Amino acid sequence: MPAALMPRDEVVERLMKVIRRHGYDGASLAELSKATGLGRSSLYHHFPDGKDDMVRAVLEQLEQGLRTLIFEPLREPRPARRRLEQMIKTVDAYYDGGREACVIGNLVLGTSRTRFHARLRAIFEEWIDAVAAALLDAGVSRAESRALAEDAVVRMEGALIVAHGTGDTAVFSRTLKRIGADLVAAVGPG
Amino acid sequence: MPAALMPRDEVVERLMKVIRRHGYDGASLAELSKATGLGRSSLYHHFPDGKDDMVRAVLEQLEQGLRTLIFEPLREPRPARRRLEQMIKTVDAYYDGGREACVIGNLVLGTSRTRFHARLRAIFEEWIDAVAAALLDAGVSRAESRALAEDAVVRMEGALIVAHGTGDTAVFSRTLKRIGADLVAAVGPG
DNA sequence: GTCTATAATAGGATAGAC
DNA sequence: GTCTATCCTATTATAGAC
Repeated sequence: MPAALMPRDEVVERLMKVIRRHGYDGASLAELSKATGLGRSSLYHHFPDGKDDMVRAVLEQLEQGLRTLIFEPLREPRPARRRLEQMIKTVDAYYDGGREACVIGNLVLGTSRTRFHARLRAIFEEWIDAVAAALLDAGVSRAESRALAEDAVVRMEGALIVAHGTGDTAVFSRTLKRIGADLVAAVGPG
Repeated sequence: MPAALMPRDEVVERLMKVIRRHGYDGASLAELSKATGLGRSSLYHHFPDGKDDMVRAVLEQLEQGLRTLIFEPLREPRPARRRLEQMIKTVDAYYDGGREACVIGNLVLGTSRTRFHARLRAIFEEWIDAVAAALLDAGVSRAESRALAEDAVVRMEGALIVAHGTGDTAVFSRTLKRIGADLVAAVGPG
């Protein structure tokens, strides 16, 4: 038998997919096992503390992915407007136009509500800070930057919920447009 | 033994409390039983199809409650501005300033994602329609009324998620303020 | 309409061979 | 590092007495 059939990243990616769809409480070991192709015991070998360890790995990888795809690009030396517009596009792709559920949302609700509080809080904060940084660069006041950034993140999360609740992914697209418009209005045509 | 120790409404209210906190997958019959004071068998007597029946009852009662508390007041013959401001206040109280989780959000995620689609969709639509109606009354165009109403609902849902994720209920208050400001700006001082 | 008792199953977790 | 086999607990659901 090979030492590792799959890189760890790929295993964690598949765990994420299940948690994203079924949530913490709904994600059974049976499904996590099926999705990764690893037996229960193998999963426990890699994640001794069971589901909690898996979720921690998922959150770490998610955070790393968001940093690369979204947070860091928001701080690149380009016009703020470009950076913000790119974030919108990346988010749209990341959630497949509103068809994919939100990992974070799933972990915030249900019985996992408080279990991963610290890391979830960190992710939200990083996201808000990164958006606010781009706004600040464009000369928007600190207070307004923070308010706009928080509002953007709030709207993205909410749009995913409403899109799923109504079965209408267009809600997500429309919301992203609104967010983009508000951010661009704040930074100006730069 | 008395025929009914508790009115059905009260039973359903307690079921709602559990589902709100634990979600569909996390709400076990043991807890639902404890919360209502009814044994498992009694629960099955009232809700033969188990948890699904309970959730259906919860959603019916939720919809009825929202109608009375929020949707109908939004259509009362008063200045639109007053109606919208009252909605904000009622929502703030209903979610206890962001401390209470959202029943709908919990049912939209996890394995119950698609199970109650129709009713969840109906609730979201009713809410958006009611807000849009108030805006229309104030002379806001149909398209803008719809967009603003959708955005308001999206933001409320999102704020509940972010407030729980960060542990910072102030996000909810700030978001409600933003929603109120945008709605009032659209209808004017009337 | 409620209860106790019980069935049947799914879930999480571990032991030990390979 | 992975597997098969197993254990234990929690969970859903039902039967039948009162």
